[in-house]
Amino acid sequence: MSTMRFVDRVLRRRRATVNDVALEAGVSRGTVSRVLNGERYVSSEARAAIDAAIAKVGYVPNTAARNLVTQRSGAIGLVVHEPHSLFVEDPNIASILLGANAALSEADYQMACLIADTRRDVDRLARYLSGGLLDGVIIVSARTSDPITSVVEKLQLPAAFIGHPVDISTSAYVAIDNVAGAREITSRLVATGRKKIGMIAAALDRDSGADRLAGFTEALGGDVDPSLVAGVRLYSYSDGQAGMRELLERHPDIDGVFASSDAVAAGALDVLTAAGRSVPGDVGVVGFDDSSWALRCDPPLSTVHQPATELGRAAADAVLRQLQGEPVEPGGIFLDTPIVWRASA
Amino acid sequence: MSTMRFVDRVLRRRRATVNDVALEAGVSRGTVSRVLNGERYVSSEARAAIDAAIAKVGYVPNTAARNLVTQRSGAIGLVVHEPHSLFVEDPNIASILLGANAALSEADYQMACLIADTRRDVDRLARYLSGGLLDGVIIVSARTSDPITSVVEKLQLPAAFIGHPVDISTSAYVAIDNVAGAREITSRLVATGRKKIGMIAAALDRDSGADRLAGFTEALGGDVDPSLVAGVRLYSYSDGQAGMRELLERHPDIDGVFASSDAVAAGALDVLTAAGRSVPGDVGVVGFDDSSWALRCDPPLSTVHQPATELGRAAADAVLRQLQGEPVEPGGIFLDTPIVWRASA
DNA sequence: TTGTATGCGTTATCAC
DNA sequence: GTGATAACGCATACAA
Repeated sequence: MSTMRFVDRVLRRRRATVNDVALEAGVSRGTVSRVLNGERYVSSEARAAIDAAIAKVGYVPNTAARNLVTQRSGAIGLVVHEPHSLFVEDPNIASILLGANAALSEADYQMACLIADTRRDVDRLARYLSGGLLDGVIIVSARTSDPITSVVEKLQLPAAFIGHPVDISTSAYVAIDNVAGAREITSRLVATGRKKIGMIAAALDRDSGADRLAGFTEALGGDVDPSLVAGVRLYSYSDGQAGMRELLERHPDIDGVFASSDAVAAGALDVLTAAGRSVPGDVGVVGFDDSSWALRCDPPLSTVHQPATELGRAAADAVLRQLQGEPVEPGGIFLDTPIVWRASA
Repeated sequence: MSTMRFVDRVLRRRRATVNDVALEAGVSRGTVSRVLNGERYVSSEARAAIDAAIAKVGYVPNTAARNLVTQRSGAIGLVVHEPHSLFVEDPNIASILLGANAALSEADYQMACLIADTRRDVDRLARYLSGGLLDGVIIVSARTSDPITSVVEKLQLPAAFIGHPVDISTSAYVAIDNVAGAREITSRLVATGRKKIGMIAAALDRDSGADRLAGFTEALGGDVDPSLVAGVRLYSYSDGQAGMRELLERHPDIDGVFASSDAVAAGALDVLTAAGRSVPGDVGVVGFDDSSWALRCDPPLSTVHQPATELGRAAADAVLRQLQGEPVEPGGIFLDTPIVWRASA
């Protein structure tokens, strides 16, 4: 503390306070505060003197102090609990971020994007969230039994989760129906006459991954040959390659593939063409997300559109509504996932 | 305010304070505070009683209040002043963010990523920055005469800019030498025997864009035919396509192209092959950034490596050093930009 | 219309 | 070791 004071006083000039302004303008702190908050009942002389004084002493309000008394900060956090690198790779996260920022920005809230990966990050972030520096929080990818989730629920911080982690009870969430999306696109693949359809199922440890597998299974009438499902860890290009190699080795005559994300599908596509299979001639491939990967593929991918931007926006709206005192929608908010049919199947 | 109190008291339970803990444990606030901050000189009985009380009343510290007295928040902002969409598209920004977050996370600071686009965003952000909620700030892409820049300089907020906006004087910055990078890669293109070399020069309104053009010009001995330079607005794929079409129309016999970013080069490449030119057979193409675009191209791009992650890390380190009381490095910090020679030239 | 007094939740400086 | 008490910078109910 004394160090900080020293720095404050000597290296930088001390920040002017309301008191300094009041002294300079020859009025009381209360009057200055009223001017600052744009209240009526201030004489024009007082206002003029105060404006001049503010400019002279270079006053700028201290939000931390204001927070303490108003109990609000004007900022809403967007928490991304993912391996750091995913933040760069996953186009969904970026779109969610954009949608949330648009909505918050319109409501004149400052969005602060917070990312956490390691245990230490998570603990620090949980501390930060509990600090009262944020009026609310949007949580992009919570895990089960996540310290972040428990802090949010314990503090009853106005929040909206994206996706539906199993252990939230009181908080709002917005999600897509992964089961339905996967079911529909798989059905369309079946409808094109494919007989031997496999799936590259990534991220089975997440609800999204597990749900997409469930949808695939449903579309195929409930029972699928397990050897037609290649489980991989991440929604990534390279895991898509690995999964496709596995499938191709087990079933050289495979003629349809549902990849649980577009990145996975892109990897599968490249492995297929490298193996001499034509797409969609020999094998039909479909993905999930409708991310930039889908259009970058050759042929462009048929896929399930994930409304990432709208998810962000809806989550932001949900938090804003809670801030207005409205109750949380029980059961969550679900967004549509239309099928986008292109050339890969 | 009264609304907030109401919400606090009724809808949610009131947050327990140090006082509540002190009452519950039968000690004074001072002692509680000492326990909280891990100081010695606390009897083990007191400590035990306090720990129990904390658990019982569900105490969680209020950072806003702590900030007020300690004058620090443990958070550092990362400001991105760009069109929102660029945040998704520009791989450099994401890498910078990752590098910065890694360094800050190691130092146990919470990074808060703040993005601004519109005038209103910028004003709100400037207000936020001046609020004392952040101990320091990394600024990814400042403009000239940017309210954000002026707030930072006025408040003498510990800061590090990435790149070197013209109107910063007291703040630290980390940058790459765009002139040198462009000069070197152009020289290598010349050395491969290309005779008619053009440039697609994006973002000439930024120092980076202008510097890359300057480097190109230097490598060509100072005078270049202006018709061999196609100026475009953004470092984007589509602007790269447009620039290449322009160049090809003016000089059908062009045999070398320096694109001022990899995304631009990717656009150029596709236009060239669509026009029946082989790369690198007929035309050699080089880019700038060494982003994921470079490897995605066919053939893979020869380019200038931009150490984006390291830029973020260096900027974070610069801010952290200032927080330790060290003075700002005059003249900035420059990072190397090695050439990565692949197959496109 | 304005000034005064009090409180927001913490940490820090003292005496004890 | 511990407990008062004074900051921190601001907003606001109330008195004037």
